[in-house]
Amino acid sequence: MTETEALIRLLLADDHPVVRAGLRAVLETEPGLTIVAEAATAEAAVTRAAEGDIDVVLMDLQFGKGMNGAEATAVITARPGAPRVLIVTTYGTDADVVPAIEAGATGYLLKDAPPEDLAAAVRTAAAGRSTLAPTVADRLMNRLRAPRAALTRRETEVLALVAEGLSNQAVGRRLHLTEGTVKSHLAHVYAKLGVDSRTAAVAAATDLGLIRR
Amino acid sequence: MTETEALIRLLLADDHPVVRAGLRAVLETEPGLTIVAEAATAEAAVTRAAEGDIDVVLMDLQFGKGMNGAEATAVITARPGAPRVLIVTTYGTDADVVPAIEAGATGYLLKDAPPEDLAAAVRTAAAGRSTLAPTVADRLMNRLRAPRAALTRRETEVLALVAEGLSNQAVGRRLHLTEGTVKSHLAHVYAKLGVDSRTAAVAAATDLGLIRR
DNA sequence: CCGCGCGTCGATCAAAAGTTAGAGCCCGGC
DNA sequence: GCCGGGCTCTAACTTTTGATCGACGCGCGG
Repeated sequence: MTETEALIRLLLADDHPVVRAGLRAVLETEPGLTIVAEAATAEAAVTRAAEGDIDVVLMDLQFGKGMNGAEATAVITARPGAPRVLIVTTYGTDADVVPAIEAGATGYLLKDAPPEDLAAAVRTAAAGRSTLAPTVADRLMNRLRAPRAALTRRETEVLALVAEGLSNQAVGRRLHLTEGTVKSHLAHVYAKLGVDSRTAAVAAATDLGLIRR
Repeated sequence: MTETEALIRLLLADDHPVVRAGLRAVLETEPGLTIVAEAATAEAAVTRAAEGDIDVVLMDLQFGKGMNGAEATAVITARPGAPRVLIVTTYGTDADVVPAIEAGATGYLLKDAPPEDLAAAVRTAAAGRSTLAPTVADRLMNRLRAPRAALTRRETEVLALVAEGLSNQAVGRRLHLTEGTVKSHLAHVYAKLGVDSRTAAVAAATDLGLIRR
């Protein structure tokens, strides 16, 4: 009772009941941690986190419906005195990690982390320091070494349609562009990605997380 | 004590500690169910399931390393007096469901299922009857209605390389074929998938789970 | 034994994609 | 107010891809 160390109060945000139960089982036996609430949607997590009695939010990135975890993280961390947000998700792909961290997440763990790592990460997050799963850290390092071949909005739009199998002409119709313009955008994409065909561009962009699926 | 209903003995096979803890938390409070073992790898699940004291195996499909859940299911269900295998996984894509069922799984649930559905599915599986998550069932129905455009081994090989962005010539070199033969295979693929370009074929085949990533 | 699916190869022709080299417009930052 | 980046468009040219043939050997099952 004379401890200066306060209890770390947690909010679990995940749409899977099983995962929430698992996190609860793993974390509530830890000394110094207490789970004060659960949320099954990102929206619920946002409103609950605003009540001010939470120190760390464990946030999934994928929710079945509505807002995603990164968006929720951005909203939560925007207000003063906000809790720390620790991302706990299944996959650590390039495309997921960066937006989450930009949104203000304090750490990023994969769900296959052993329980002790999880608890340690929660304590680290509560103290305001960062934790990154090793595989995620690797990915980030690679990202920094080989700086993102940023595509412009238009280039991404064009490439996304190409990835669905549309021809240049079809892409042009869809975006109200001439076939020539589509070719022009694609030529820039090829140069940026270091490839020389649409299919190779789709493969490269998918690997880099620049487009989905 | 005069109950004729026996206890249903469970084995949890999942490489995520959190998920195992969650399943345990959800299921061990259920009357008539008891969890006798956990396995963090598919191999471990196979050996543990062979010991004969298990009624139902809850099996994940993706394991970080080694054998996957479908292969493990095939091995487990191959022996006489084998336990039932209930697939409990995150995603229910076309590509996952069919192999798992062919491997002898009794049911297929998604991890976002509510706890009561999970327990019900375990009891159903123990009784030897099947359970399919609604979204999974939908997929299977679609599959049956639009019968799989099965690609031959060679066609799949060619298409996989095309998906990585290789040209026909490059594919030919890689597989020791002439460019003409590659074109011939691709022409067949296009006909089967109902498309008319390599990029569209890659998109369609990815959707159907005929090729990876 | 014969047919059929598969895998292989070839050739031609037409269409799509990719290359190159421009040029004009709009907007935001210096 | 000028400059540059992003976006749009044009045009001619080359390469790749796809369509459509036809052909051969091989293995497997009726």
